[in-house]
Amino acid sequence: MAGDGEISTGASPETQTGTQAENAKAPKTERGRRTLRKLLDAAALEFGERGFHDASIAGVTSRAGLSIGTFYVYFDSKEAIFRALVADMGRLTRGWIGDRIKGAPDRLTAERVGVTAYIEFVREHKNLHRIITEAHSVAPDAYRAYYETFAEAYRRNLEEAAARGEISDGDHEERAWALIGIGSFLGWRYAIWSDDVDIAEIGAAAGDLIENGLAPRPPFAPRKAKS
Amino acid sequence: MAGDGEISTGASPETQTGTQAENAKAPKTERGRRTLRKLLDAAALEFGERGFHDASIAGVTSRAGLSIGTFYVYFDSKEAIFRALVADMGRLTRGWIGDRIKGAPDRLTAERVGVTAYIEFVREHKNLHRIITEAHSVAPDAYRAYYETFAEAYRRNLEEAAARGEISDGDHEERAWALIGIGSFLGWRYAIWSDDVDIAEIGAAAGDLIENGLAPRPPFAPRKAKS
DNA sequence: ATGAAACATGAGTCAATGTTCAAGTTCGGC
DNA sequence: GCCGAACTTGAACATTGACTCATGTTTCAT
Repeated sequence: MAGDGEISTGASPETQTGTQAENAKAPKTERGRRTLRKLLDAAALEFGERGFHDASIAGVTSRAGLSIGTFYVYFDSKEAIFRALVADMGRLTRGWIGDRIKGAPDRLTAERVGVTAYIEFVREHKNLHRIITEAHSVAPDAYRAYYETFAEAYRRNLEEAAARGEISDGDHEERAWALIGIGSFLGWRYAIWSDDVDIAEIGAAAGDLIENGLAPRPPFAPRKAKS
Repeated sequence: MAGDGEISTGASPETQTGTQAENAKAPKTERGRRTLRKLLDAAALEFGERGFHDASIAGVTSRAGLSIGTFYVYFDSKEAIFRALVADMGRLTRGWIGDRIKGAPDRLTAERVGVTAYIEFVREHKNLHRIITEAHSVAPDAYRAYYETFAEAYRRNLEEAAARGEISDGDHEERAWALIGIGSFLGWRYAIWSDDVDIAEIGAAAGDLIENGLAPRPPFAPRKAKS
């Protein structure tokens, strides 16, 4: 799980509150921008704690210290803010992981660091992972966009790494999805359902699986080609 | 993705409609059992097509050719039937995959076959995969139970395989979750979002990743220990 | 045959909440 | 300091759909 590096997904400078296009009603003043941010932050809490279905607009606005009416100045519907939230969180996730793997000397290291960073991220943003997962059924297109952005960057990175000989050849798109799947499920298991297992251990085990697979290790042959 | 073999999960002979405990109101006559099955089948369609939120009890009962009142003879709530459905589908999935990997000579083969079988399964039961995923937020405990049953069997199989020297040593529980994650995400990507990629290809690529990881292949050294 | 338990019915109840709107308040450029 | 645009308000509306219940029908053990 380490899709990035310098992902910017073809998008222009992302504002603090997100790209204009995703919510029809962009604020025009500083005050408006602050309000929008308050709504998104409140929504992250509300949706994260209660889930899309049980969450209410009233819950969001009261957390934000605003009135219900204000909500509809910024978003067309409950679903709209949910979508915006997913996109907002995509930026957050990419930023976090990108930062941590920036210094990795090669892809295999990046993968090790990446899984660890991802679990760590989920532990510190449990709600985020919950929300993204829920987007699966609430806003499938937003969910897809979230992971496709990820997968695409991942694929590119794998391809480049393969070209440099750091990893073996293969179908990199598929590998990207498989690796994302690993991260996502380990996130649930070891960050949300229980978070007492040592992160480094998880990272090491996952990193090893990603690097070497399950095949028995020839006790004699060296594991790497060059070095 | 190939958790089973002869999974029976410590449970006693499972009836066609499921273990008694999971829905408080077990039918006592043959007629009742048929009705219950009709409801579950109808619910699979309704929830699968419309999602938990948009699905309605009326939708379920009308698909089943029954009245709303009947529904509440068998289930206490919308959520209750959803849970029952998840459990019901767990049995189905385990059966399917177990059947396909039964003949595998060793674990690595089982893994290859397993991923392929899983994608195939999802392609033929798209609704099922959707429902399970939605259970993530609608009935987290049922969701967990579903995957924990899976992971537990998986872990056991991996451990036994390691003891036989078919795979390398390592943390098998974690590996189990990682492998499940691979299957789940590949299922979404290559069975639901698009299902035109050749299954054998996916299975081969995933199998290779699972077997050998990403590490570059020494062009000289043999890949397997014994043979 | 028969009665009681199991099963089936579906119009009506009811609470929840997403959304609207007409009226007020604040802000920022001139 | 002024004025229009931007923003805020929250009571009221409208819809929706889960769930109840009093009544009717079928089944089956005796």
